[in-house]
Amino acid sequence: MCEWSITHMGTTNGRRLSTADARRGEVLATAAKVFAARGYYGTSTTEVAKGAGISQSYLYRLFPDKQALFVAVIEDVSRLIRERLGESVAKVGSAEPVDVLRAMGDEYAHLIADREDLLKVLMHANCAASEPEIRQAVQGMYARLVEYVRSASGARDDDVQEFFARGFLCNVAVSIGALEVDAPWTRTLLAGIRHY
Amino acid sequence: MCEWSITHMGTTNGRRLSTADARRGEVLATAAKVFAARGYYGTSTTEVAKGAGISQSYLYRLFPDKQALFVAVIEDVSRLIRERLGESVAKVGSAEPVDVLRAMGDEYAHLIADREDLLKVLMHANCAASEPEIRQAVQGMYARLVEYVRSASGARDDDVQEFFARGFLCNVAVSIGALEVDAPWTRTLLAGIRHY
DNA sequence: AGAAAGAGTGGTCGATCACTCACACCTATC
DNA sequence: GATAGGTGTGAGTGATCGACCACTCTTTCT
Repeated sequence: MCEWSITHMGTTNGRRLSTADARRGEVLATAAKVFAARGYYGTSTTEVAKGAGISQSYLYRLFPDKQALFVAVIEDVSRLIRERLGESVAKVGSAEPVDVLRAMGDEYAHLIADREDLLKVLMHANCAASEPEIRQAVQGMYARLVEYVRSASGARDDDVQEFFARGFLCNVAVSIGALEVDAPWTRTLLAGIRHY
Repeated sequence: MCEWSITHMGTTNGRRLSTADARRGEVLATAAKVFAARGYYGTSTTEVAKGAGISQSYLYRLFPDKQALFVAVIEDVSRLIRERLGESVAKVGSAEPVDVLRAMGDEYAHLIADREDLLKVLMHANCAASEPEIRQAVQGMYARLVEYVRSASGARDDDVQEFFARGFLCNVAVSIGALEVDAPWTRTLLAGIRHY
């Protein structure tokens, strides 16, 4: 896989060049925010390029096509979520599975509070899974995520399952804007759910 | 609202005319299947028209625009799901909330087994909620659905919440094709989940 | 200094998009 | 049997889509 790390940055003239790998990293970060709004099908490559501050034609030099770009965004988001969950596990005092899961859930709640785009990308990724390559990326992402949660927490199957069910509930609630609605049905769906 | 009921059907010549209301009903039924594949953004009005066996221009006589068509599909799917849940409630023997919820869950599992398109439309509707009119339709749909489940079962808030969390888990699992994958992560996510 | 390689863009391609309009056909009513 | 209104379509509209190509400019290598 690629590194996306900044290895070099020229700066002699007013124009500023960066390596393609570094550019890819920047593009992925902004592409997640752009794709978050209207997803794989509803977002044009021109919008992504504009969001990243590069030309649309250069986007096609960094990524072979739109689908590969979206898959790279999925994997970037997936990696970022696993990193954040990992940090919360490192901080939690108890090694009790239920406590670890609670810490992870709390960290996820914080994460989606200031990075709403991440969970929206996940939602759109689920929907774009009718495209074979994207489905494969999405399945791989959930495979890694489930295995990570299971091994990091040591929790039983049904606790891990409930963890994800709760997560999906949060994802749906946020993406349909339920947090901004105060009504009986939102109070029911969000009862006891941490959100910041 | 409209009736979508067949009120008249001319048949004198080889060509067969129907009323616009009846046509709308047929179109909605097939449109759900077409939208299920690639959602609101990824599905063209030409595809919907072709699926319904009418011209694309006539689709625009039946519905003012693409967004109104998609909203109508959402409401049609929503109504259909509530009807099916209602039938299962009528059949269940016990009036115990937990038993009613279990019957509803079982009925939903059967429903999505032979109408996969329904839950995929729901998934896509969640994602298309960045469009204000669609978000309003989606929120209204969940409002009715939650209130219906609550009143029909008489269950407590957290049981209703778990019912929907489980439902969302099923929706995600089906739409990413997890049922076709036999692996530890799918066994964990689907443990104890009824699917036919 | 000069060549090779990489970063980055403007312009454009054919295809497809949502949407419109003029018009043909059918059928009920007077 | 004319007429009015609903059913339905073919042929388009301008705009935008993903993708490609020729090209410039910068940096590095020799």
